[in-house]
Amino acid sequence: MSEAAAIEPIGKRERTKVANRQAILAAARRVFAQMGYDAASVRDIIRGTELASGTFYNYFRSKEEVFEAIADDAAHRFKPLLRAARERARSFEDYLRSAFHAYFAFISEENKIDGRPIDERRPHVRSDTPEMMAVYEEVRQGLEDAIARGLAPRIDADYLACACIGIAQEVGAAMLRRAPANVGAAADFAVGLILKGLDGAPRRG
Amino acid sequence: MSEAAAIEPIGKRERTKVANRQAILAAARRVFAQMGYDAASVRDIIRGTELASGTFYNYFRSKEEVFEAIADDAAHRFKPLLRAARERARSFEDYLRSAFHAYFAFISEENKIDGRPIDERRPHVRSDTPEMMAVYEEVRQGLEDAIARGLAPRIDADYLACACIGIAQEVGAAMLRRAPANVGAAADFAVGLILKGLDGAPRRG
Amino acid sequence: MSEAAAIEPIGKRERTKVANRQAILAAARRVFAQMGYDAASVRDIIRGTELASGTFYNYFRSKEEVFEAIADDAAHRFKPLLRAARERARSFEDYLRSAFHAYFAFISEENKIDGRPIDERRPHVRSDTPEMMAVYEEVRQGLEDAIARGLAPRIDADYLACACIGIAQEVGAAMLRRAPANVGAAADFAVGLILKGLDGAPRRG
Amino acid sequence: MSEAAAIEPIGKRERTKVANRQAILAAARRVFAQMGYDAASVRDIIRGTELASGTFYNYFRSKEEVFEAIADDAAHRFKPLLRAARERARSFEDYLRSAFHAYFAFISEENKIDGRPIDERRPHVRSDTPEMMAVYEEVRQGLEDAIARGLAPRIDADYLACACIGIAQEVGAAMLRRAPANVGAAADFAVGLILKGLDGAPRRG
DNA sequence: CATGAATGAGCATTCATTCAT
DNA sequence: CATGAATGAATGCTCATTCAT
Repeated sequence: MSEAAAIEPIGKRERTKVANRQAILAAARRVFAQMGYDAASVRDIIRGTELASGTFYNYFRSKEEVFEAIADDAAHRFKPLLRAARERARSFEDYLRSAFHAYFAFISEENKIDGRPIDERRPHVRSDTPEMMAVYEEVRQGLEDAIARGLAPRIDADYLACACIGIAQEVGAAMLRRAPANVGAAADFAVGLILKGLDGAPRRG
Repeated sequence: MSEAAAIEPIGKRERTKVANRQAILAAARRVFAQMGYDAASVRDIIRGTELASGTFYNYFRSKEEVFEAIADDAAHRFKPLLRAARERARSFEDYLRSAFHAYFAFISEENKIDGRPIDERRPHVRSDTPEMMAVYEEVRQGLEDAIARGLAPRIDADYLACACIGIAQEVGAAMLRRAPANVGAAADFAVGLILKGLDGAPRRG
Repeated sequence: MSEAAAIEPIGKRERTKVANRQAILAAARRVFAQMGYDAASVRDIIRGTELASGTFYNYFRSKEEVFEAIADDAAHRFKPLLRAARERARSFEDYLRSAFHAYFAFISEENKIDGRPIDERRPHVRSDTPEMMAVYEEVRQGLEDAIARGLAPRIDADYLACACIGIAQEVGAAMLRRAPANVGAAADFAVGLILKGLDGAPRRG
Repeated sequence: MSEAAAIEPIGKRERTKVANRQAILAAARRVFAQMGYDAASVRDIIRGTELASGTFYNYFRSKEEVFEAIADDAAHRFKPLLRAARERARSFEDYLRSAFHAYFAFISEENKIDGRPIDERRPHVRSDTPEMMAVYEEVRQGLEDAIARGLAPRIDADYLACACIGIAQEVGAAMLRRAPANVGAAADFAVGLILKGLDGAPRRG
């Protein structure tokens, strides 16, 4: 009995509670990805589960709240990767590469439903995701550090961080469009461009 | 009658078909800018005109269609600028600079209501605008030209075009956030980064 | 044409607008009477018409607003009767009798749907109707006048007005329960009771 | 075990069946008084206890049923007072006075939450309470007795009973609005009015 | 063509009630 | 019995769209 308790410490109620929450989150992720946050309705989300409409409200108070939960979750999973990349980095270039690599790997992972990439052909809408904001803050921070330590020229850190986000976003999307996604190549491209411009970007062929 | 026509056409111009269309487009632009495409409803748009709700459907079949009309219009106004920039360009760098300058000037102009910049603090959502797509095509085309003519290294033109869009979009948004918008500086930053990377971007101070 | 305009000055649109408004008001009156204000839903009201759900909101913003419209309407129709009664009155007794008579006649008229009395067997719920409040104010006013002019003893005018409302309400309800309603008898009873107490009330048989 | 029972019953009294029932009834009384019967939901009631939502249904089948239980309870407590008043009465007047006094004292007591009067400003809605019905039956009965024994004139007993209820209700409400409630004065007013009309009601000042 | 009222599908949300634990 | 999550019907309300005038 104590063993059983150790094996199944959560009653079936607890289990379905967690499972339902996950089901809603998964459906919401899918729905937001497919129709965009604004177009998505709470009904679309629950329709994506096997739950009843009212059940949604046992877990979240509104569409906004699910979104935040998703965002928080993503940030919680992504931030540490970025942090680790920074700590392991031996140079600014190294750091930049790790960060882009982490980001591209992350979205590549996120953009799967049941392990298969989502078809990304619909009207291209991007909203600030938390991963995004994390990249922004990291890059900005990292760049200002690098500038302060003389490892990078004294350029406009805000504009550069913005440019990085833009590159990450658009190149990331393009990468996902090419199946299979080549995370390493995308990261190389981005880093090369940022560090040395056209001459720094990898040659074709 | 011809006299009346000469005297009245201004006073009644609000009622001509073309003027109605313009009124709807103007209202739509304003409304989309203020509440975002998704949040905006057809009702919001017609409320922004002096027309009756049904009249909207004499000109457009849906919100989507007005949006496309606006987009087409923007593209029609923007494309020639880009084309001109290309024709005047003496070098790839020159071309790039003209293109970014045109884009930043364009959005700076677009983001005004009655001549005053829109406060752009709401949740950051971007969708592919036609001027965007024009930049994409132009840059891609221009780059492939340049590569073919040996003026640029043989890099991934799709990724580069994406990166340009990303930079244009994000640096553009950042530029608008800084009032007053400095179009030249933003263009310099973007071009410097793309051509030479960090070392190419303008120094601060 | 000018004749036609005189005969049908309101277009068919106007006519249905007015008719729809009346239809909603009628349905609301019926529904409120049958299930009580709180229990009634907007949907119950529109279900009582041949209109679509959305149409309700072209006329009223909420259940509250229909209620107010009904109330205002009733007050507008009832107040003048009361006023007239007062002006015609030769004595306090005369005035009281006219007022009660007007009230009983009024509710007797109101409690008909398509000319037939409503079955009044459901859980007895009363809310302050505007007719009610009008009676209250009138009686209170009238009584204070009468006291000031020495026509009535100096008793508690608020309590008396309340008592009149209570009597009007309950005796009125009892009157409606007895089909056919005998307005004159009910008024005689109420006035007799108020003026002279048990001895003043009409004898049976 | 019997010891434990002797030691614990107070501490655990919250968990006995009868205590749960009382808890629900108490919460319901409070909630009905505060938000009115219609506005109150079963959820509001259970939220007012420490019980789980499902538990409600072990005791009552619906909101209506709790209401009836409360009403029955009130009637059970009120009826005997009325009966006693009747038995002690030396005359019809005496009886009437006792009855009104009992009623006004009763509602004055009922309209307290934790000993403090409820603010009674919300839209005035009255439903037939069981104490009300008890008054009705008593008065009607008493009156018919009195008439039969020649102590009162042969007037319409139904109308009179209705009038008494109306007076009790409205004067009672007015009394509660005047803080502190003066039960004796209200009873004097009501009885005076019923017996002798305006001349019988107590003078002011 | 312009008008604006009617329409009814759709949405967010609440709530009484059930039922597995 | 107590619990509280699940259910889905119901509600107030909005909105794109149609259509008689």
